[in-house]
This record gives sequence, structure tokens and C-alpha cells, in this order.
Amino acid sequence: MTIQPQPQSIVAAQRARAPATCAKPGSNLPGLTLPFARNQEIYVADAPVSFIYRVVSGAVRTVSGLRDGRRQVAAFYLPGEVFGLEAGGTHHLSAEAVTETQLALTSRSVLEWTATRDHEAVAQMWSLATHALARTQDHLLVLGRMNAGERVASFLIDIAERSNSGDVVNLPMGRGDIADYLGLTIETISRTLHEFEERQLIALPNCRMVKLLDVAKLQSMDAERTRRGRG
Amino acid sequence: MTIQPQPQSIVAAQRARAPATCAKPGSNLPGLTLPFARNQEIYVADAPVSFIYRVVSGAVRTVSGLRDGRRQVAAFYLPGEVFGLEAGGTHHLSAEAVTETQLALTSRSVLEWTATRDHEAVAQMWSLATHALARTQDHLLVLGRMNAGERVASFLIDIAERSNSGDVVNLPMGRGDIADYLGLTIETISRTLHEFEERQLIALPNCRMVKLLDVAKLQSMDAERTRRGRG
DNA sequence: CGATAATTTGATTTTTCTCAAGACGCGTGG
DNA sequence: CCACGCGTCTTGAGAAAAATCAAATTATCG
Repeated sequence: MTIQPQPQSIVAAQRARAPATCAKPGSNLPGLTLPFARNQEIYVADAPVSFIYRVVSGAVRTVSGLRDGRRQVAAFYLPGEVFGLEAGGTHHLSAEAVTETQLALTSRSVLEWTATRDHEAVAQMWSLATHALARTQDHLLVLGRMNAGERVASFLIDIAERSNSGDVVNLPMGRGDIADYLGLTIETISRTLHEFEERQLIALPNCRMVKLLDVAKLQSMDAERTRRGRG
Repeated sequence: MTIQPQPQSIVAAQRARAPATCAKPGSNLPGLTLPFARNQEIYVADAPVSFIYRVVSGAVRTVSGLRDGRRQVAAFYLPGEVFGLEAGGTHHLSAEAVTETQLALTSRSVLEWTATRDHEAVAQMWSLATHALARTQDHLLVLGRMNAGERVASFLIDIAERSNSGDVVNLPMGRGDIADYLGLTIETISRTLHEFEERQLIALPNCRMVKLLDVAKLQSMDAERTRRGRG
């Protein structure tokens, strides 16, 4: 849907600077960090999996799309969160930096070596993978069965919880990314936020900052989830 | 969305009949199979993970939902496919038999015991988990960005490929399940199938049987995927 | 063979998208 | 410091897609 400027790939350079040996075995969160510019590609779909990544600062989106330009953002990753694990031998999605971003890299080979001897590390990786799946499954319910208001409410609550900055959320991503994450258009995102503002559910000091005024009401739109198949 | 009759839970009975010891270690596809009736619950969300399951015959759906009755089918599982692995300690979704179904069970404890000594088994489980994630991510694109025709086309092609019965697909699930899988209503499913029939893309001998007449055209609606973030 | 559930079909309404302007913000350079 | 330009966001009006409501038809099962 949203077309953005083409970022130059520096994956090759990244690899050159981050050989497998520089991540310390036994430490699953190595010290090496790399900077990425806004909209810069971190990896492309179908590329072999070479690293897993932890967001140090900034934000990352994983993306798939159709050839006609329609885009789907599968997930956002905020500081402290790990991504890139959600693949077999090759990446299934692309990953891009949403803003200026610092990423901590761990090479896959080190990780695999660790996994052969450290059951704790295996359990951690398994946990990461299953959480990623659970999150994606929740996202299905949002995209398949929620209306615009419910989608935006669930998004705001999710981001607020994960950025643990209280009720004030600083959105790293623009309206286009939110739209492509929620399966809506930028206009609908804008209108829905404006409607929430009028209903005193949120305040919008500026377009990248949201203050949640009535979390309970926002949650009641979203969180009426049930795990049962039939209500 | 679709409300169906409440099935009685026989999870307790199932457990009693399938103690951890009856699955053979070293064999990841044990001989024990259990029958499930149409719409019968296999496991509930938030229940501890006790088994993984392979579909011997029939079909299974995994489901989440909202309290007001809206339902989202996350996935269907056809004969030969494995499910129930996509969880940490507890299930995130419910699983239900779509039709009369035979399931082969492997107890989780046996699986974990195997995993501590058999790296091949670990790799297999990892592969299952990452494929489940990749499938779910593809589903996001369907629900977030495709129109009704594209959704139905992608569904038909997917089921046809997985049931490898040539161009003739026998749908184990009703319109309601398809609707809840594709984020549409039963009426839209029905109308879209009828439109496909008129356009000679499919034949509908009866409502549970679809013959794909123009797979290429169906695929061109669906498969124009690109893994790149921007077209 | 009849009752009940599932599917199809039609008419109408609602939601969201699309298209089109306009406003705002932000960085750059004069 | 302010004007300019560009990208992003907002706002509005109309169009399109799918949902909803309602009824008829067909399948399924005892």
C-alpha cells in the first residue's frame, strides 16, 4: 500500500563487519551492535539466516507484500526485543529499520553451536519462537475479525505495554506503517485516532505521541478475547 | 461470527486413555491413535501442553475468538500434518475436529526426553515450529491486504496442494469455517465461489467439492507475493 | 419422509477505501 | 530568523466492497 523510498542494501557490509567469531559463545546477547538508518533493510526475505538480532534502540518492522505494492507489516520490534529467529534456513519476511536503530547481533552459527551443548539456550530459543507464533496468531484475530476502532485500540495498548513508558506512547513508526500493520489505510488510522481524541480516550500532542487517557475503555474494545473456540 | 453447537469436552477421558508411557521413545510418530467426533474439542486454549498430534484422517482447526462470538480460525490441519507443537507450556489456541478425525498422539514428556538426546528430533521440531510461523505470517498478508476473491483463491489453492488429490478438492470444512479462516462472512464465501463458478475458474458439483478448472488464473489472484518490503 | 441445519440468493446498509485538497512540520539554505 | 519545499498527516466527499438482514433452497440425518 504505502510506497517508501528505496533504501540501499548494506547487508554485505554488515556481514563483513560481523564475522561469526565476534559473538561470544555462552553469551546469547553479544556486545557487538550495528547502526541502521531509517528504512534501511536489515535482511531480505529468502536470504539465508545469518544472525539473530536484539533491538538496542529504535524500532524494526518485518514485512511481506504483494507485487502490486500492497504491504503487510507482520510485527514491530521495540528496544529489548529479539527477532530474526523466526525462520528455518532462510528468512520468510524482510526486516527494516523503522527509525535510526541500533541492533545487537548474534551469529547463527554461534547460536547453533551453543544449542548443541546448552539446553538452557535451546529452551530460550524455543520460548522466543513460540512467543513469536502466539503474537502472530493474536494478530490474525485482529486482522480477520476486528473493526478499525478495535484494531487501533489493540495496537495502542500493545505498544504502550511494550514500551513501558506509562500512558504516554511515542510512536516510532508513521501512519503508513501502522496502516500496513493493521490492514487499514493511513486515512482510516488518522480518522480513528481523531475519533479517539474526540471521545477523550487519548490525547495527541503531536502525530507521533499518544497519551492514553482511558486505558480501560480502550482495552474493552480490544481485550474481550476468549481462547475458547465458541462463545 | 459463526456460532456452532457446543461440543462436550472429553479431554479428561483422552488423557486417561493416553498416558505418557504409551508413545514409543525414538519414534516421533507413535502408533496410538484416538478418534474425535465432528466439532469435538481436542484441547482448549490455556490448557497445559500434553501432546503433539498428527492428523491420520479427517481435519482439525485451531481457533481463537472474541467474547461476542466472533471467531478466527488460525489454521486447518489435514491428514499427515502435525499440530499442537506451537506453544510454550500452555496452548495459545483451541483445537477442534472439523469432521470425524483420527489423531496420532505423542506425549510431550516423551518428546522432551527425546529432544535431550536426539539432535535430529530437535531439528524436526524446530522445522515444524518455523513452518507453522511462516504459514501464519502468510495468513496475515491474506487477512490484512487481500480482497474476498484473492482470499478464496489462495484458500482453494492451498487446500488443493495440501490434500494432493489433483484438481478435485473435497472440503472437510463448512462455509462457516472457511469464512472464519478468511475473515469474511459465509455469504461472501458463497457468493465468491459462485462467481468463480460462473467465470469457469472452478466447478462445484456439490457444496463440499471443488474442481479447480483454471489453476493458473486462481494462482495469479493469489500468488503475486513478493518477499521484498517495497515493490 | 420429515425436521433441522447448511447453503444460496437477494435487497439494503455499513464500513472502509479511494480520490482529492489542504494543513502541518521539519530541515535546508538564503 | 524566516521562506521554501518536501514529505507526512489530516480532512472531506463520493465510491466500492463486504456485512447485515431476510428469505428461499438444498442437504443431512434420524
